Amino acid sequence: MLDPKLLRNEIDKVAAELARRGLKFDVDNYNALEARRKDLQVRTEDLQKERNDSSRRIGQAKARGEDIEPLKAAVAMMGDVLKAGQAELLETQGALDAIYMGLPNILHESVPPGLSEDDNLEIRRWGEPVNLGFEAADHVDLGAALGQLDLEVAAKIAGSRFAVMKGQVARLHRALIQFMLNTHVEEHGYTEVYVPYMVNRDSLTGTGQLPKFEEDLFAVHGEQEYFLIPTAEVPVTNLARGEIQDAELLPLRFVCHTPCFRSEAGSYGKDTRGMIRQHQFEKVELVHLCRPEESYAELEILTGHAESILRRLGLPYRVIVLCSADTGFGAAKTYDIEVWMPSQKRYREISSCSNCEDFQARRMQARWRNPETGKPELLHTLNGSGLAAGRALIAVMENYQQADGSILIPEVLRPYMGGAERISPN
RNA sequence: GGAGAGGUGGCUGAGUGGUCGAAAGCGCUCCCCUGCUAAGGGAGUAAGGGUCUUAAAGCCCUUCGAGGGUUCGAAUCCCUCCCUCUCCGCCA
Repeated sequence: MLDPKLLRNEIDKVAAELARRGLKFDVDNYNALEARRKDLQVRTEDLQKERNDSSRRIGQAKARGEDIEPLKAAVAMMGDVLKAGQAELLETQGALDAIYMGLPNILHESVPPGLSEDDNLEIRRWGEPVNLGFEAADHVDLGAALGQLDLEVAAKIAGSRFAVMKGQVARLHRALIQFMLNTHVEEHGYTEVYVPYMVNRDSLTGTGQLPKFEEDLFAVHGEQEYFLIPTAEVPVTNLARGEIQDAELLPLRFVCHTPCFRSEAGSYGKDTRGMIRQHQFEKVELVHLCRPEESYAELEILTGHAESILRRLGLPYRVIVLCSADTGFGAAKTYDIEVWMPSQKRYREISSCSNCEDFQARRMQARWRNPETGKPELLHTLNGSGLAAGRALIAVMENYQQADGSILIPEVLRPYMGGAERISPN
């Protein structure tokens, strides 16, 4: 959520910022609503004061043993007027809130302008795409030949966009997750957390998935309403919802492995083959909570931590900065890390690292106490994949495939694979 | 699943339908006194929002788990929901 004060005071500036995202903001409509809000709120609060004063006088009169009936009669009619005003204010405030909740974050000045993902800018590359010496198979064929990846049986059990892994491939997937968690905890100093995989509406509103993107989520309908998490960013960032952090504890850095569930509504026909885009996938997520002045330094650090996983795995990648059109709803700036996929002969997203500044923090009132002012102030929140495990798995399979259809296991994963060096057909 | 007890400020914990945003204690901040492995005294110390302002201060509204209701007036009474704890049952 953007700061309502910013909209009130500098609406034209905000509209110009939103235009960078290709959004046309109806300034006149907003100004009219806001004028109405102000008028109603001032009048309603005046009435409330009047009522409070009268009630207090009634109490005092009663204490003195006076007849309070005439006083009561005088205030009686006020109730209805007040109630009507409150209802009107609530309605107007609701309309304004709908606007506030629907507006994306303001982009950082360094975000390049653009109209589509084609305008994203490459920042750096690491590693050289390996020359296999033969035509690269994709992970679907590799997995099928190994007899350890079965998408058909997954479709039978659940439907499309699910996978069943077996044997060494299943273990490699698990090894990747363990490797990532251990690296972030032991070498990058993260605090590991375990969190619920189903969350309530408030949490999803806090991180920005709701109310606007409900169709992307899987809802669980029982006595209580739950949603399956689309990313660990939701439960982990919401750890701070409604809390005030001690300044000396910042920055907070959490790492968390969870499954992620996404409906992928609107991506019909996109990445239908294989494990690139699944309804259910595993991810190791990094979340930073920090002081506002350090959040862009934290974004570089977080992105670096995600990159280091790919380096250790020996997987070629590049880092891009998303352009104005491609930057997500809650983010002020996002780096995507893309890993080389030999079968597609191009880089594919494997991590997305964002600084949301105070956008999520304002929605969820996630704050820290600034020792200089003594007051609670909004935190900045960041999140990034470190990394998506399913995509990391297929990147390893494809980049480490051998002419005989076996897959070499990257050195750093071997301790997690019982010392095995290679995955061969069953 | 059954029975019961609770949810109050950073923490502990009082609270009678009427100056209660709320006693007291702890913690924290500042000041004073004193002087050495301490102690004593005083003051201050919740959050959100609005209004005015360059800003601050001030003034006002709201908030005692959440949402409704009764009332001139609700932390206090009523309803619904959520959560925590204890006992029983079941269970990974």
